Amino acid sequence: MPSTISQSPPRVFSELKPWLQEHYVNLPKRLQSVAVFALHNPDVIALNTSAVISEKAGVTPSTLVRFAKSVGYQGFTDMQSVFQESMRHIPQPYAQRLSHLDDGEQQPEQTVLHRFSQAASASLSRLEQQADETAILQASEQLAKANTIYIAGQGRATPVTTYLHYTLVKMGIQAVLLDGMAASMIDKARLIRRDELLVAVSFSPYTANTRELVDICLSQKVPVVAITDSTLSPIARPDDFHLEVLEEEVGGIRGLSATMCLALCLAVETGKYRSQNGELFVQ
Amino acid sequence: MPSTISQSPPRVFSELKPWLQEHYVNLPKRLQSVAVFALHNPDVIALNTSAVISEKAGVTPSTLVRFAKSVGYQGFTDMQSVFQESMRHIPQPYAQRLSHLDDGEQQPEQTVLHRFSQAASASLSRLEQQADETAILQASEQLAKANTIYIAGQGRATPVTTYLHYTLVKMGIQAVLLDGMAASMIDKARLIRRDELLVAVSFSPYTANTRELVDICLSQKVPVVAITDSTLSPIARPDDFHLEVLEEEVGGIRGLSATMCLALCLAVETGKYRSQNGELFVQ
DNA sequence: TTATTTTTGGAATATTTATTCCATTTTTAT
DNA sequence: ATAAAAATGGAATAAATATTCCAAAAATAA
Repeated sequence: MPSTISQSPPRVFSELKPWLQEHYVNLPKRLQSVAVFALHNPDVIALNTSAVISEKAGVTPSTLVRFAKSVGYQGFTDMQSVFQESMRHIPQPYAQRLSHLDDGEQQPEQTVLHRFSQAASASLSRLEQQADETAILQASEQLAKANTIYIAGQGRATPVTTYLHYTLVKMGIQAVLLDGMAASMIDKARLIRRDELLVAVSFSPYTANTRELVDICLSQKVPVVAITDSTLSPIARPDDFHLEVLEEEVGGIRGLSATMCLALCLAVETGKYRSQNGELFVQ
Repeated sequence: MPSTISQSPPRVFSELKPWLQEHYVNLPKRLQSVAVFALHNPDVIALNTSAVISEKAGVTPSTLVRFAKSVGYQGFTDMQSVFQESMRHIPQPYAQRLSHLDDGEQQPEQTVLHRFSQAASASLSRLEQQADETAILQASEQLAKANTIYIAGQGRATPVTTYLHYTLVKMGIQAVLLDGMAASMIDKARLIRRDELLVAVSFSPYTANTRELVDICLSQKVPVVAITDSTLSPIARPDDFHLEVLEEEVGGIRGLSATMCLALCLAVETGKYRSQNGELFVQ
C-alpha cells in the first residue's frame, strides 16, 4: 500500500473523516475495520489504552499502530492525541437535569436536534422505568405461540408495524403486514384463525380502522396484542394484552424512538421464547 | 487529617462535587488547590498524565496521588477513571474495562428491555454529540427547495423511509415513497427531475439497490440526501449531502431509535425552512 | 497451482507513567 | 521559641503501555 506520509496527517478529528473517506478503499481489510471503528467510536480511541482499543476493535495492538502509521501519524500515541483534542471541545454532559422541553423553559439557542434527542431520551427513560416487563414477556409468549402473526397500524404507527414485521421475519417468524385499503384489511382480518394472532399498533389520535380490526379479531376469539400509548386507548382491552409506550411531545410532535425500542424488545423476546421452547419453523 | 475511606468514594463525577464541597475545608492547603483544579478542569484530569496534570495544577505528582487517596480512591489512576467515565457516551460500570454489552459478560439479570433501552440511549447520546448540525440544516434546505421528495430504502431502513414520508406529508410537503420491486424503483428513479430530490436511507450491510438508485440520480444531476451509518457507506458521497447515525449493537442487533429521531429532525427542519421562507404548498 | 508480496498476529523490548518511600519543609501545639 | 506532627517534594522503583521485530498467514500475481 502506498504511503501517504508525504503530506501532513490530519491534526483534528474533523479532518480525519474526509481523509479516511478518500483513502478507505485503498486500505487492507484489517486497517479498514480499524478505520470504521475509529470513526464510530472516537471516545473509545481517546480514553483507552491501545490494548483495550484493539480488543474492542477486533484487531491486535500492532495492527492499531500500523493503522496510525498508515494515516501518517508517528504511532498510536500521536493519533490518540488527535482524538483527545476533539474531546476537549465537547461540552461536559454531567449532572444535566432533563427538563421538559415543551414547558417553555428551554434556552432559545437549543437546536431542533437537541430538543428531539432530549425528548427521545426522556421517552426511553420513561419506557424503562414504567414498562410492564411481565406484560412484554406475556405478549411475546403469545406471539411465539402463534402460527402466523398479523400486524396492523396506520399513520405514525406504520414505521412501527414495518419494523416489527421486518425484525420478526429476520428471526424466522411468520409475520404478515396488513396494509393497503381498509376494506381489504378487514377482509383479511376476518380470515385470521384462532391459532394465529393480531398485533395492533395505534396512537392518539386513534384510527377507526385499527380499532375495527381489533373488534373483528376479538369477536372471532383471535388473540390480540396491542401497542399503544395509553391504557385508555380504544385498542387496549382488559381481556387481552397491551403494551404502553408514550413518547415525549415537542411542539405538538411525538417521535418514535421509545416505541421502536419496545417493538424491537417484543420481537427479540419472541425470538428468545421460540428458541428456548424448541418451536423452530423452517423458513 | 482523618481518613474517609470508611465509606466508598464517589464513582461518578457528579457525586464528587458535593463530596468535595463537604470535605474541602478539612483538606490541607495543597490538596485544596488540587480539588479546585480538578473540579474546574475535569477534561484535563481525564485526558492527561499525572505529570502533566500536576504541572498544570501547580503541585507534584505525589501530591496528586495523595489527593486521590484522601478522597478514598486507590490512586491517581482510580480517580482518573471517574473523570474519564463522565466523558463517555454512557457511564460504564467501574473497572469493567474490557466488557461490553455484546460480548456476553453482562449481568444475567439485565432484561432485554434494559439492554435495548440503554443501547438506544447511548445511540441518542452519540447522535447528539457527533451529529453535524450544519449538515442537517443544509440537507433540510435541499429538501425544502425540492418540488417533490422521493424516499428510498430497504430492509431495516424501511421504517425510517416510511416515517420520514409520513412526517413530511403531515407537514404538507410533497413526498413519494419508492418501494416495491427493484426494477420498478429504478424506472421511477430515472424519471426524477433535477428540481426534485432523492432521500436514500441505507445501513450496513448495504443494499445494492439503494446504491444504484443513488448512482442513477447523481448521474442525472438530481440532488441526493443520504441517511446512513458511516462516512464510509457506499451511499455517502463527498459531492452530495449525507447524515450519519450509528445505532449501538446488542447481540448483533441494531435498533432504530436514534435514526428515527434524526429523521424527525430532518423533517421538522424542512418544515421550519419552508414556513420561514414562505414556500407554502396547498395540500 | 505455485511463487512472491503483502498483511497480520503476537511476543519481546523499549518507553512511558504511576506509585512508593524518604528527606525536607511547613504547620501546629506546648 | 521550640518540639512534635503533618504536609510536601522529588527521586527511585514498580507497573503499565507503546512500539518493534519476526514468523506465519493471507492475498495477489504469474
